[in-house]
Parts: sequence; structure tokens; C-alpha cells
Amino acid sequence: MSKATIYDVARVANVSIKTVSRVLNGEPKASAETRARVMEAARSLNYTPSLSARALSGSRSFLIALVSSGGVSDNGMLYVTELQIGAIQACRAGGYHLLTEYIDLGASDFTALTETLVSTLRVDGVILIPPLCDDPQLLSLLARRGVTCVRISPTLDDSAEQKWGWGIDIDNYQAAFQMTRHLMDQGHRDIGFIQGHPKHAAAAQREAGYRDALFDGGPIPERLIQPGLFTFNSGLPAARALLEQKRRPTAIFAANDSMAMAALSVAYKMGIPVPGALSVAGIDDLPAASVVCPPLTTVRQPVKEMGAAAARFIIDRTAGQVGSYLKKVFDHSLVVRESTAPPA
Amino acid sequence: MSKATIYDVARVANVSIKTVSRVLNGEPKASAETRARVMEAARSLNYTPSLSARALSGSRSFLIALVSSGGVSDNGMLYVTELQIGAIQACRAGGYHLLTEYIDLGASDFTALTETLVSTLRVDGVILIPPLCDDPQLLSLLARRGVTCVRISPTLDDSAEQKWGWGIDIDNYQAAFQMTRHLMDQGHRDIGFIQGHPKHAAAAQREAGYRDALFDGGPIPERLIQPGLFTFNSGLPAARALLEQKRRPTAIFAANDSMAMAALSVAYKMGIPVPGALSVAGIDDLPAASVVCPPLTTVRQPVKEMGAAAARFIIDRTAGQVGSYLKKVFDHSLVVRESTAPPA
DNA sequence: GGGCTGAATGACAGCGCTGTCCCTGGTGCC
DNA sequence: GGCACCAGGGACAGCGCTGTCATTCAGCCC
Repeated sequence: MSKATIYDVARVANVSIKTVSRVLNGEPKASAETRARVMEAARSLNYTPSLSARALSGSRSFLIALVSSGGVSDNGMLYVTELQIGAIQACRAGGYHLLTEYIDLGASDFTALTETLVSTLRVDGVILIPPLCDDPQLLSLLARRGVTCVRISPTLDDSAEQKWGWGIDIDNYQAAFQMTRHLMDQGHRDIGFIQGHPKHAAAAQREAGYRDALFDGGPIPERLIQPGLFTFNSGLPAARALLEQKRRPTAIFAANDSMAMAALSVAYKMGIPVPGALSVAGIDDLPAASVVCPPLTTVRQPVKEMGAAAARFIIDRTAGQVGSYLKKVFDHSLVVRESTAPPA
Repeated sequence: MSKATIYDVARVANVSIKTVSRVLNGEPKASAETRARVMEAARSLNYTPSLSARALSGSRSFLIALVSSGGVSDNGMLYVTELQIGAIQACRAGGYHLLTEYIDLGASDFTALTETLVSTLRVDGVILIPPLCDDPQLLSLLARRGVTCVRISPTLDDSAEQKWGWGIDIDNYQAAFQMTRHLMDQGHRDIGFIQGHPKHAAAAQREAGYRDALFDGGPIPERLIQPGLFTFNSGLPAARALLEQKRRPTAIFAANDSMAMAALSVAYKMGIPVPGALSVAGIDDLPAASVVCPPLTTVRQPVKEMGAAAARFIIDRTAGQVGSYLKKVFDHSLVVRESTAPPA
């Protein structure tokens, strides 16, 4: 009981270890009868194959690494935990396991990271989240070593000469478009926008959605658009710039929740009631979004599902089924809470 | 370059693979000169040992598992990410890696989890967070299999006949005591308290700290104490019960931040200005705590350090240095923000 | 009936390390 | 000089699996 090996199973089932291996790996050559006998033996012995041994002798390691680079306090990366849970569940279903690696962006030694991932761990794939998923240096190192990468919410596009790997995202343009329309449906026309980080593709896409919904290609009052960096702190001055205008907007749409919360905070300090005199909306549906006052209207991404899909990509690919898509786009959904209402 | 093995290093350094192994593992028998030669060879080849091979032949797996059981949305487990980062950093320093496993509390099959951890992964240790770290069934399964466990913020105490493993915590009593005193120093006397989950030791300790600070063993106006479960939702009715009293408290101290935020939310809805007419304080310093309006006064735990300590416990123990302590208590710190102020 | 095909299974050689045991040559000591 | 002793280093056998190739035995065709 303490440590059943494949030998034990083989003995009990009265077959060779190779046959046990075949049955357990679902390989074709095994009669139904043998299969049943082996399964039963494995079950009765409470047998679980050793990952190390499998990895050492086979070509798969059954390991997927999730590489993150920032603490909870950093730029809206609050969803890693959810992403992780989705990935773990997908891993479990496929007999895989999730490793979490962390890299400090400051003193980042991508070569060492890559070497660890490839040589030491021999992972079957890597899940990358922003901003790591857009670092050309890391990406090309991994690509050179033949590592399967899945990028969450990627910015860099694949080009003819360079494929960065699979991408997983939502339709940021549509999300922003719909949120803007939601505000317009409530009667808002003066809708301020706080931009996201200029280096992140999602930022540009969200801004485009906002612009198209509101101005439909027409002339743009630039006073309505303020720069931000996706962080709470960057949202503060942006919101202030918006709210201190003589004719201030009746709504603020921030490119993500962190900055929307900053807007809420500024409004609170300035004594502007939300949603009475100002509506505020964001994107992401952070855990905190439902807890602030008033609860924030936002766009939810199916983060858990995205994490699961990322892991599944890698598992399927390693198992030989090469997916054809280069990017998978998930559905988002508008979450209307109390921070938006028709203008007074 | 693609895959340097120990044989390559041995060839380049002109020694046997065993000597390479010795040098790389810091074993004693190796002259300084040989050591240098091997190191240089390893460096020049960009060599990293294979984890699987090491695990298969040796007694360590260099793997630590962090087992979690709830999503971000659940009971204040928002700090897993920080904990994880600390653990990962400690792992890296020791050549270890962090695996994250997830178990659904509903359909929990602890036997399968244990088998995976022990047989498949052969992890060197497990880090358990609430509520898993207090499940006697899981703990005894792991103990029976000889797994080193470190429990974060544990409730169950070790007894003579049963040792559950190491514990890591802060001094919850002191934290609550100090926070209560902070409120009293500001002039509050009518301080309401929202209790934590009755099954969690920290809840009782925090309440004791509050009671001793405020009443010093004297008679207790029970109307000031309302039940809660550490969740945002459970804090809502508790805060309401406190604030609807004819003579309502001038301050609310919740046993954690999630419930403190619920109090903030209720006060907001009832039109009670914070901190003007009501002070609110919590414990945990969740990421959201600094983002709500007004920013929450709370107690910070050194979560990252706690995670690092947990990993280090396991690494040291596996390396042979058995620590003597059964519980390590970390320092906390009062974080005074804007939600507390002297009563009007 | 002989040879052929193919499904079912086994033998065997590693994968890249670590643990154990053994060999070597220099040192100190009586 | 002889001997014990020890630091420094090598040989070798696995660890528990998977890949490759060989073997066996039915069934089948001409």
C-alpha cells in the first residue's frame, strides 16, 4: 500500500509491465479482457504511476507551467488565481499538474527561466500572462527551445516569420463597444474614457470600441479621453482631470476595473454622488468590483474557462492533436450593477 | 545546447558523473579545484539537472504542493496569490518548484489527492491553507503517508497522540487587541464587533482580543457583538444589526476585511458617513482594502514571508535539518487608513 | 497445407540521475 | 618501515517507467 509500482500491478494482473503501461495509457493494443484485469489490479492496489519515471522515460512530463510576474498589488493581475483554478481543473482531467513559476520583472533572467522550464522540468507547455506574454525576448527563447506556449490576452501578433504561440482572449473591442452602448442607452452622451496601458493591445481595442460606439467615426472631443496605465493609481489623476472640467461628463468608462475604482474614489472625495450625478463603468469584473460602493458595472471575462482552455491546448497538443487555431476568443458578458444609471 | 546532461558536464570537466553530482549537490568529497572545474563546465554547457531523474533515483522530488480549495470569490482567501509568490521565491532559492493543486470541497476525494501527492508526485511537502489545513481526515491521511505538512493559520491544535504538522500564523489575539485599542485611543467606546467563522480558531482569538481590550474582562453588552462567517455577504446582516440599533456604535471592528467592507457598504446605503459618523476597521489588508472608499484601516499580515517560511520549512526538513518549533508566529502591523477617526 | 497478415503481448534497453561500495595514494604515527 | 586512516574520486546498480523490436498465435487466402 505504501508504494505500489507497475511491477505489482503486472504481477497481480498476471501480465507484463508493458501491458500494464499500455492499458493505463489507453494505447490500442490490448484485449478488453486484459484491460479489465489490469484496471482491476491497479484499482485494488491503489496504484498511481510515478510522474518522474514517466517523464524520464517518455516524451511527456505531464507538467504545465504558469508563469506570473507580479504580485496581487500590481496592475490588475488579480485574476491569476481564477485562471489557475481553471488550469488546474483541466490538468487534473488530463492527468497533468500545474507548476507555478514566478519571475521578477526587474532582475529577470529569461535564459535561466527557460533553461529551468526546458531542462530541469521539461514542461509540456507554458501559460503566459501579461506582460510576460508580450515579451519578445522570452517568447523567442521559448520558441527556440520548442516549448508550446499559450498566451492569455496577448498583444504581439504572430507574423509570417515568427509564430508566438496560441492566444486566448475576449473580444475587447466588442466589450468596450457594448459597455459604451449600455451607457448611451441610459441616456449618457458625455462619456469620459480612461485609457489602458499604451503597450497592451487590449487597451487600444477597448478604446476603439468606445470611440466607435460613441462617435461612430466622427470628430472626437479629446478632453473626454484621459491616459491611464491599467493601475488604480494611474486612474486617479485621469478621473480627476475628467471631473474637474467645467462641463464634466455624466459618465466615466475606464478601460479596466482598477481605474474605474479609482474614478469611484475620486468622485467620492469630490462629493459627487454615484450613480446620481455620475455613472462609472469598468471592464474585468475583479473580485473587488462587487464590493466597492456602489458595486461596479463591468464586463466579466470567463477567466476560469480561459485558464482551462489554455491547459487543454497544451495537453491536446502534447497528446498529438494539433489544434489549428492560433487564437481563441471567449464570450464576455455585461454585468450591470449599481454604479451606472441614467443621468440626473 | 539543446539538452546537456550530467555526462556532458563530466566529459568536459574530465571527471566521473558521480563527482559532478557531488559538486552540484554540495556534497563534501570534492577538492576545491575539482569543484571549480565542474562548476565551470556546468556553466559553459548551460547545464541544469533533470528533476525527474533526480526524483527517480534520489529521495527528494524538489516539489512542494500548495493545496487550495476555493475560488477568489470564496471566503477571504484572496491572499493565496501572495502566499504563493512567497513560496515560489523560497522554492527557487532552494532549487525547488511549487505545484498548485486544487480540491473541490464538495466532491472531495482526499484519498485520491493524497495518492497523487504521495505516489505520483512524491512531493517533499505540502502547504495547506484554511479550511483544508483543519480537516482531520486529510491531515491524518497525509500524516499516515509521512508527508511533511505546513499549515497556514491553523485551527486544530497538535495533541499528544496526534501531530498535525507545522503551523504558521500571526498573533490574532494581539492584532485584534491592538486594533481595538487604536479605536479606543481615538475616543471610541461603543465599538461593535463582527465575529468570524465559528470553526476557525482565528475568529475566537480575534474576538478575545477585542473583548479584552474593550471590556477587560468586565461585563459584555452582547448587542455589540454580531455573528459573521468571514465572508462579505455574512457581514451585511451583521453590520445592519449593529447600525440599526437606536444607540448605534460609533465604530465597527470586523474580524476580517471582507466583513469590514460589508460594513462600509451598509453604512453607505444607510447614508452614514465614514469616518465622520462611523469608523470601520478590519483585519487582513486585502488588496481591495486600499481601494474601497474610504480606504480601510486594517491589520497587515506578512503573507509573502509566511509563504516563504512555509516552503523553507519543507526544504530544510527534507534536507535533514529538522526544525524544533511546531508553530511560527509572524509579526503583524496596524495599517491606519481613512476609515477610522475620532467620533464626532 | 504453407505462407502471410495482424492483433496481442513480452523482452529489453535505456531515460539521467543518486546511493552504495570500492579503489587509490598520501599522511601521520609508533 | 609498516600500518591505519582518510580525503578524493570512480564503478555500478538501480529508481519506475516508455519505446522499440521481437515473438506468439489465430485466422485466412490460394
